[in-house]
Amino acid sequence: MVDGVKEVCKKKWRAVRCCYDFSANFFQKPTPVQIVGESRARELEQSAQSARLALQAWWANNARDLPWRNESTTPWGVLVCEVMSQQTQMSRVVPYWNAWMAQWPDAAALAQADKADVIRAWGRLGYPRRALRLQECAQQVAAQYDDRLPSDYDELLALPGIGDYTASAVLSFAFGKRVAVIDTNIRRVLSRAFLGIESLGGSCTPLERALAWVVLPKAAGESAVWNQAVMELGAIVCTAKQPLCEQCPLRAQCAFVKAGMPGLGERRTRPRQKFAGTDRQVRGKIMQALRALPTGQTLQYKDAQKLCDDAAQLDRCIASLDEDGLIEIVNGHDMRLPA
DNA sequence: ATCCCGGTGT
DNA sequence: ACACCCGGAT
Repeated sequence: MVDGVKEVCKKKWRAVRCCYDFSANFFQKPTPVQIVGESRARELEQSAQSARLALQAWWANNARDLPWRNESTTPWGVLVCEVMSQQTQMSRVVPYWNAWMAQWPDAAALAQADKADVIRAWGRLGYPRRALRLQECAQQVAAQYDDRLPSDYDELLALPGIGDYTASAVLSFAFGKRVAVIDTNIRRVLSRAFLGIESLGGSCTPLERALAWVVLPKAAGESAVWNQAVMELGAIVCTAKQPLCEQCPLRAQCAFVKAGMPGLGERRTRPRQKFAGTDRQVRGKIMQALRALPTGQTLQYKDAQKLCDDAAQLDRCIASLDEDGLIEIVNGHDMRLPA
């Protein structure tokens, strides 16, 4: 089996393992209702129904006015937005998304773009590998799907840079399918509102995933608004440390409030790497210097040395950027953005 | 479990 | 300083 196929199979296996809804019959995994428990599931569905009404009204009045929340946004535009939003605040994404979609309105356009232009347009959004994967994704969509983003979970998941969250978000927001979108915000809100406990972070637990499916509105059209609204509530009101419960449309029924908010803000935060002095910082400096250069011009190694005191670290970072395809090595040790 | 990035809020 | 941000790949 060639590596490419192996990768897709691994991703697919992870996908079905995560989505009990899809795999329950074949793999005999427990359904969300079974995980939550039959009677508990009925209670949650009832509770979710009243929450949905309150949330819809809140959403209508409080949703942020973001450019991709527009009838004319294509599925591809939704995907670009979701990829840019991975680990990046929405407010910072807005100008980048506007410029990006103006320059490359569809997958076919991005597929043909110069790598250097793609990296430059990604600017300071962070995690520049996301930009390369988005272009690889565009190339596959253009070549394999006639420039139309597939509306199938497994096919989306097989594309570069698309994981469970992004695949689900595209299905829900772009195609209106009934899919539970699960990110840190939604996990926090649902866990608080319906279970009365904090979502502790780390990887998504089976219970959290089951909960998201159980409280998801049955009607597909309502499920998309639900996903958006729960996420928005988590971003604006039901924040991690200082939730604005006075403004919350769910405060009357919130299990977390009823329980006295035990362990508010407690979060076994996934051990994130520090930034100062790490390879990440050095890589960022190198990319920043390269983006500032005119197209095709090289960054001299001696100039790169000014960016990092540790010679071994500098070499390591240059090598890793080369491995990632973010830079090209010229004349042995000088650098430039890839063609 | 670890790495990747940069801006913002506290 | 520190956690957080609509995660993904390894």
